[in-house]
Amino acid sequence: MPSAYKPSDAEPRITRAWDEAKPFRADPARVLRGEAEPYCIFIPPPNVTAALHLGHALNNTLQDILARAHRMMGFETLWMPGTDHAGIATQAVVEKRVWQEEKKRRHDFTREEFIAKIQAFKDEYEKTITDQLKVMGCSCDWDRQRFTMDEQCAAAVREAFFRLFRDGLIYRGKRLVNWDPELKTAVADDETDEIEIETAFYYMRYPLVHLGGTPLRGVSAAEQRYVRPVTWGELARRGYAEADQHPADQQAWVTVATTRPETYLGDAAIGMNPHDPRLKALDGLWVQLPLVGRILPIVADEYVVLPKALGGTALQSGAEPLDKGQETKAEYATGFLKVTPAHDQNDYDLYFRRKEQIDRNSTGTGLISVMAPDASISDKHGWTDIGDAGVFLGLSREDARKKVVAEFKARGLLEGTKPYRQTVKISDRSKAIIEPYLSDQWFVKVTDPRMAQTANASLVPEQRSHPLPEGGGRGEGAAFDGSMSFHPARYAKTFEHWHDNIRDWCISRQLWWGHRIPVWSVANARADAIEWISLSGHRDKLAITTVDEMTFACIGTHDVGEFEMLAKRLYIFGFEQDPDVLDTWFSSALWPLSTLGWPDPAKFNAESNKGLLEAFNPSSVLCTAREIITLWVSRMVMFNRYLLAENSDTNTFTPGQVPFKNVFIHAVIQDGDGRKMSKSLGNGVDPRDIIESHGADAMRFTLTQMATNTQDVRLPVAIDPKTGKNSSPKFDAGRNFCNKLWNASRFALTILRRPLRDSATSTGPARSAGPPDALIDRWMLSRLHAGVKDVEAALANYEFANYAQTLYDLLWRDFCDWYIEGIKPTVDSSRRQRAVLAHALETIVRLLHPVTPFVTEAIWEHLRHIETDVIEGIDLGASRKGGLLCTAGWPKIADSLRDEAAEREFERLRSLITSIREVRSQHNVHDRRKIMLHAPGNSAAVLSIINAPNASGLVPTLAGLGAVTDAAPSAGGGAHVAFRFEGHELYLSNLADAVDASTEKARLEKLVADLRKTIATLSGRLSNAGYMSKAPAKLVEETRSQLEKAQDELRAALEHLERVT
RNA sequence: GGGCGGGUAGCUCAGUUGGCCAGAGCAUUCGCUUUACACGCGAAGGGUCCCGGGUUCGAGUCCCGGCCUGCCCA
Repeated sequence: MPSAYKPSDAEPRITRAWDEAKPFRADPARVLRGEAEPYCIFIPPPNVTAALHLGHALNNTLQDILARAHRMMGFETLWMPGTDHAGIATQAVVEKRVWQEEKKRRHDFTREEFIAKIQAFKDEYEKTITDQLKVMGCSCDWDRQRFTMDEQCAAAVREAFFRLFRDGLIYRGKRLVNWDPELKTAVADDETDEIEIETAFYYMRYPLVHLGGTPLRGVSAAEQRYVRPVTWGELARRGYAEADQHPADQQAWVTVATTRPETYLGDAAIGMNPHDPRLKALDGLWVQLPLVGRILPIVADEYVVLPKALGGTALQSGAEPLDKGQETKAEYATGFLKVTPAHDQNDYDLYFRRKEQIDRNSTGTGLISVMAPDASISDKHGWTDIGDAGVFLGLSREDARKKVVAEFKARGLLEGTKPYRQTVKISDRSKAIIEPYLSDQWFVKVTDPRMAQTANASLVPEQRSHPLPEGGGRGEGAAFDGSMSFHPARYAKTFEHWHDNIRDWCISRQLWWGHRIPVWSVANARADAIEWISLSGHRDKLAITTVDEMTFACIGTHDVGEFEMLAKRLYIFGFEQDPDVLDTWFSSALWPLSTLGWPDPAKFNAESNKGLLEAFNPSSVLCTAREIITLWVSRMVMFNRYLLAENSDTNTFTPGQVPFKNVFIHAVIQDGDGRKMSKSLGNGVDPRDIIESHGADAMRFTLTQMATNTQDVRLPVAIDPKTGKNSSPKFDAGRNFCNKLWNASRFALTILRRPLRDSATSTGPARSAGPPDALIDRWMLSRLHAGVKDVEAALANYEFANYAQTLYDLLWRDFCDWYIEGIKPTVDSSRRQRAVLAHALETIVRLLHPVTPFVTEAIWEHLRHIETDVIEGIDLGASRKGGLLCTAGWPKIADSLRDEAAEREFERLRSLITSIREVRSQHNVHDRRKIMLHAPGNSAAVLSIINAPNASGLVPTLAGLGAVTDAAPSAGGGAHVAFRFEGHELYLSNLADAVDASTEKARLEKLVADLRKTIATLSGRLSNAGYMSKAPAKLVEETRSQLEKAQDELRAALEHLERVT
């Protein structure tokens, strides 16, 4: 074995061994036959958009630790791997790539051609990702790897969609969505970013008019014979404050302030705050949109912010105090708000609050969409009363804005502009400014109690912050069926809060890359079509719904042939398939089901899927990051429980199983300055670079050490001078640790292979070593016992940093620093001690395997051939597959090995050794110089622990003593130093040819100062009446003895000081 | 605006129900080619536990207020 561990030698070889022996293949039959408990983890499928980064490395390391530990513990373990098609992200990346390479856009290709390009990209990255997981050592069941768009997952998507559609939980609706005009698709909130831009408020005048009578719906303004201007003079008579500042015969106006002048074409009303003093004077008056001619009502709504000039905050009576955003708005506001429901979310909300009034009084519906999907002005998407505004048609939003401003200016209707810094949403894929856009979308009714409430009911009772609402269609006992826990528990609140405030989920995306929505529609469907669809034979394969004149049919078979046959038939009846695809999270939400073969395990990969769902759902734990709780965890819970429900009917609904019993949320890795790692910042770290420079195990160990229960961890990023790539000095810790393990093993192995010094006991077959007699052996076994227990507790609580820390201390501090160093003189002549050494090493290697699988596997290649006597109480099961450590048993250690007396005794010796080492160091005693310990007079008692038969040699070995004696050091000469140990006066001599008096004086002076400080603290505590009367007696007693000890040591130190001076 | 975190040594972080003189790794300083490991061994220095109140015999830990900082949701 080489003297330094070389990951690049071991890792490829071991990966190959794992690939060949398939030790990670899970067998559901063993679970179903009751031979093993199941343990199952679904990988959060990485997006095929890009290679994995360090966050993935952390996520998958932790999953692998759980999987490997449980596999060793005897659980039938399935870690299901796979990747996600990541609809918009992947399509956007490929669109960008195609543009760069070919200068072509998506629409320059057919849908099929372009999908093929994305497919090729996906194949490339799926392979990259799989390779990355493998070099990291992930023990996934690779033969079962899935992709969210493969045949098996697609079947699950169609089935789920169909059931939800049939049950009325999927519906179509016109909604304002975040629209990306460049990619021409709706995007979810989480697919947008916010940026600040320099823009302006435009002050636009809208003329006021009278109407002779109530205007008729649908009658355009041009035809309104009753429209008459309102003059300032008239307004003045009505008591309008500023009216007399204008010529009395001039037409009056109201001035709106807006950052989006171009949307004025879609205005449906003018909003005013109900407390605005001008409101009364305007009662019964209307506003006429310039050029368009549309007549708008004036409506009162609390949402409208009063301008600062009118008192702003003060006048917002009854309402809540203005927030910062409103304060700003109040500075820019005029008190008149242009209400554009089809192009602004707030206006949309206001419209639905005042719909009655606005629709009754205006010339049609208030939802006037004046843009095409590319955000150019258009009269094809809900705008009919063009009037004289045809000049704007076809202009982009930017050009339309300039043109609108120019037209207003030309008519004297532009009062002015004010620069303004505005926060806008942009699409994080195309960077285009998001347009709130009215469009037809499909929604999942997650607000249904069978969805959101069921999700909250899944939480274990102690993690619920409030009782579940009464009723709500849940079956008997549903409120108490909670079986899912978050770790750390606080994240249950995020989960709960999300479902309390959930809104219906828009699932359609105007993309090509994804699961095509399995709905066909036609306007005014033929009667024979409806009849055909309604045939009883089709009831479980076709669902139908009609909204207004549109009929929608959903195909629900997962038999591809049958699916195509039904689609063809619908086509003949004039139906066309919806061009949209589903939101990526729709298929992700089915991941725990689709990967296990639901709904029809026999349909695809029948052999592999057999029994999978029964054996492994619900899974054991889901490991993910916190931003995924709402996006993914929630949806998996809702879908799993809905789709596995025995009865999905509202009144008798009994939820099915949760997808996982535990959700572990781990920290997010940031750079040294607390920033997210990202490509654009250039602070990202590629796991492959770390594996290359430090080894996979080093990376894993370091990441495990970092996995504390906080929400973020920082990793200082530095350029590796050798490779020029991003790295971090933090990984040195892991590399050093692996090297330490390697060398400790190498050394132990050489010892274990050496012939025993005592030939009488060196031969013969392995037998029980019997209980160890040496103190250090008893101590080591006791430490092992504690180590196993601590690691098991850390695993059970998902405290990964504790796992790493426990092993670090056990291996480095206990095993290397003390045990190996301590047994060096005796191990070659003790068959029994050899057995302890071998068992200790192997226990540590096994405990470490889940964290550092490669180096431990490499060590075990040697270690498993070592034969020693058996240590009673340590059970190390044999390898179950391929002679590999990864299937060997988890160490079982009997409580009988816990030995508090040995730990106490060892602690005393250790403290003596440390004291001697301190003196040595302070006096610059050369490391190899043997010194002499004197324990004269009544301190001779110390000799008994040093020379105790079961501890002999320990102190001399570890403290570098040449001799121990009960004789006092020879008087005079000064070549000796005194120190205190457990109240005894001990001396060290032969430190040097002459002890330096000034060094000794400095040492003693510092000691005196420290002791005086301690005495002050302790006696202060004892003179505190409250402490004496209220603190536990045991504690008081302890303090007292500490004080005595300190005083005793102080006396001695002062005496020594006297002598030295 | 609502919710959830974090602020402890130069840096990255532990610190379980309040109770030894607040710990670890890295970095720094000193000594050491000692029977595996210099990716090592031995030792040392280094802290206003963010600030201000309160509860308590006793607070890094509990309560109240504030400051800074991060994330999620709206």
